[in-house]
Amino acid sequence: MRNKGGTLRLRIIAAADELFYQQGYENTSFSDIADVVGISRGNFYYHFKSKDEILDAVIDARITRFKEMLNEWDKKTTDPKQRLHYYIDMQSRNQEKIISHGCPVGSLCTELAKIRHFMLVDANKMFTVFRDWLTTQLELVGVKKNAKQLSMHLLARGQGIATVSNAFEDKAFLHQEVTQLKQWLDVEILKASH
Amino acid sequence: MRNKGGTLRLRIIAAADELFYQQGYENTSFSDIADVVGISRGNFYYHFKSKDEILDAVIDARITRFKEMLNEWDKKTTDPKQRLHYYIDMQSRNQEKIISHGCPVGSLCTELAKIRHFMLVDANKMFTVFRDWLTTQLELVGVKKNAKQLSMHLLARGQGIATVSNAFEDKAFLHQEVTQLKQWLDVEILKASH
DNA sequence: TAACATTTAGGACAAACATCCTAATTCAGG
DNA sequence: CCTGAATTAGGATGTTTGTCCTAAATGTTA
Repeated sequence: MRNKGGTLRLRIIAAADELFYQQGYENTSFSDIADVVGISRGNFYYHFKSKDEILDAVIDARITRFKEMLNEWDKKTTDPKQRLHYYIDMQSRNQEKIISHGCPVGSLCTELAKIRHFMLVDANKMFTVFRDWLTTQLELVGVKKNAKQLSMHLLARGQGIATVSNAFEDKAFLHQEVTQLKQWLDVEILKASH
Repeated sequence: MRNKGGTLRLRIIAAADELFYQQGYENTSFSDIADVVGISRGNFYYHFKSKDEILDAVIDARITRFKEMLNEWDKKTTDPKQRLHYYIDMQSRNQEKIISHGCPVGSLCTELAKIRHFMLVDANKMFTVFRDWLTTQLELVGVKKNAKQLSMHLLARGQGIATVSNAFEDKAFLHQEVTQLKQWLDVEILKASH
């Protein structure tokens, strides 16, 4: 096998990942990706049989990346409450990207739902990764009964913040909501753990 | 002027409005709209100089429709708290559409932001219509200081519910969140009005 | 009815698109 | 070095797109 043989596929996925986030899936052409990677357009069909196949690879890559990220977070602190705060703060840390392109998970799901793409069911697994991790942290922090429900709620709160911040390109609103959400969660944790 | 002359423009806008919501703006072609209206593709450019112009007309039409809708709500009851509940319940009333196509306001803004369309600043005026109305109702119900901030928060809560319900196609989650949001708002109103 | 303006249909157009095909290039193993 | 497989480049193809053009059809006015 050739030297770059194994990595070219990964480079295509990385470029597609970023372009799908920045420009949307439908709005990104093979030419766009090829230009970024620096290969010819036709060469694509040796590595991916269709555009759907690249989307599939991008979704898988994101899921893997998110799982790795959450593992890193787990190493940063053993305190589940701090972990939950770190999750919510993610929006502040990525403020520029959120303002410009929205949430990479939510905006892709929104687009796939709109064009009735069959891979929406795969895309929303990106949400599930975070939901399951949030559920675990909430249980660790003492939320017994409604941990799963509360984690879904937290996903929605994050999506709301991202969508509105993105629509208004309003950084101040983003930070305000992030702060408010952390305070609300602290109270909720207190209530739920008696 | 011909009989249908005045209404054809409106019929085109109505068809585009619905298709943009169901399939997205970029994913809707002139042919799609022409097929629904029942006119020839080329005939478009007599009524609209470009696709951007149709988008502009659709956004204006939606803003007008939303304002009319809010006026109807104002007539339904004079109780601002009931009006706020009626706003939140809108998601339940439109459950099928939300599950299938998301929020017509949020999903369009998300798409326009993604393709860096210059009319995003016009599209988010749809949000502003609701925000201003919410601010008025909140002030009427006794929220003095943070009425505008709270109305922005309500927009975001709605967007979060729509985005996640749409991504998971989860009707139960939608209703659960709607109920929870109304309860939370009642408490918030109590707190804010001393 | 005649002359004029408005409205419509239908095709022409170039650009962009996903996909396919083929020939050239590069590699590993003998 | 030779050979066959893996990899790549670049063009061909057919479709769809937004936009434009022109002539026909329809309405209005005199």
